[in-house]
Amino acid sequence: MLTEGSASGYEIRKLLMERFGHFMRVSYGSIYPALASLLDEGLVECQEISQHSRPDKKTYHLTAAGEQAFVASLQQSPGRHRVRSEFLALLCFAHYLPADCLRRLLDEREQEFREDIAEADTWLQDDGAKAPAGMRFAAGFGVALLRAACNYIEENRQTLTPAHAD
Amino acid sequence: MLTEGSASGYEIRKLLMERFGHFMRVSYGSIYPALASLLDEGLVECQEISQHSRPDKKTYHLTAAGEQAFVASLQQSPGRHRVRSEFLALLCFAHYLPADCLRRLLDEREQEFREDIAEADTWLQDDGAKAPAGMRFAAGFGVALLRAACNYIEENRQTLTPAHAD
DNA sequence: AGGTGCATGTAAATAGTTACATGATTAA
DNA sequence: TTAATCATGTAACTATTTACATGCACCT
Repeated sequence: MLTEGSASGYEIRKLLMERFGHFMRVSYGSIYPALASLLDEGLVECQEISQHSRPDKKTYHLTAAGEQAFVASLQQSPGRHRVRSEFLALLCFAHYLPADCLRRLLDEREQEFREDIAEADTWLQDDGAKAPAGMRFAAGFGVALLRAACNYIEENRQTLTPAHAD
Repeated sequence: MLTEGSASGYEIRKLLMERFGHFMRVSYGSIYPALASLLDEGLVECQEISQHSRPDKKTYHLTAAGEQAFVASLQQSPGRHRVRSEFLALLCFAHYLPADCLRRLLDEREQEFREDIAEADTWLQDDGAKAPAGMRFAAGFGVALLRAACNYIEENRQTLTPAHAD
């Protein structure tokens, strides 16, 4: 997050959840300790800003060494992509679930997917225009998968809840 | 895994990786301790089978209480579906990566996806025919997303590596 | 009056992996 | 002969979340 400018721990989380939320999540419990250790290693520097009636805001920015380390770590990363889905695990045992429970599960998931699509589409049209190509690619990738998921659910849900009463 | 019959820790992992591998992973380091605690709670029972020139094989099966607990936990699960992708994170910073590195990243991922598709398709045609509808649904869901991912990569890779030399 | 956003951080708990330890059998 | 498969398990480590602790400002 710091490659695009300086930010506080709080802002880092906000940015990360907004842009990368659908494929990457972090909590404050990992951000603050991470910033502290990056500071120790000299990969970031910190400016404290006093604020009226709030805790001091600590704005972090990358050092030259920090940016180098970041680029190096990018190249080393295996770039894994993994899905962890209790949703699909649950569906594997659909025959153990009552029909209404199953229907709710599918509806909730589809709705969530559609919300994520809407959010990503909004970003692509607004901020996305100025963002690097890679960011648009990643957002578009997410949207493509989410759409495929929604289509699949709509086209195949009758195989799970066949001939249900209206 | 035990809902379909008894199995050893080793077999449980094998089954799980084969059928659920694309959305759920486990290592022996979590299976064996889990089986031990399920045994303590009376949710599974165990039969030891002596084997020539191998460690004894311990075959576990669900008790009635175990099956009840399983069904109850299914209904309580929020059924989350989450993606964790270093691949997409990396692509967000594509402008920091040399072109060949980027191309390799995309190729590797696409190839992996295609292998997963082939594997799931094979399962759907062979064992899938006899499996419960939910299992087929989950496998089909995985395939649909993987296909969408491959299509997206093919259709959009030129936005990341434009006009590259052959 | 109550919820959300801003803002920092720690401690405990939970989850999960990796490496180790052991070793025979079987297929390429 | 090399690797994979079968087979169990523990210990150390890494990662990550959740809950706690604190508290003002702003909007409805």
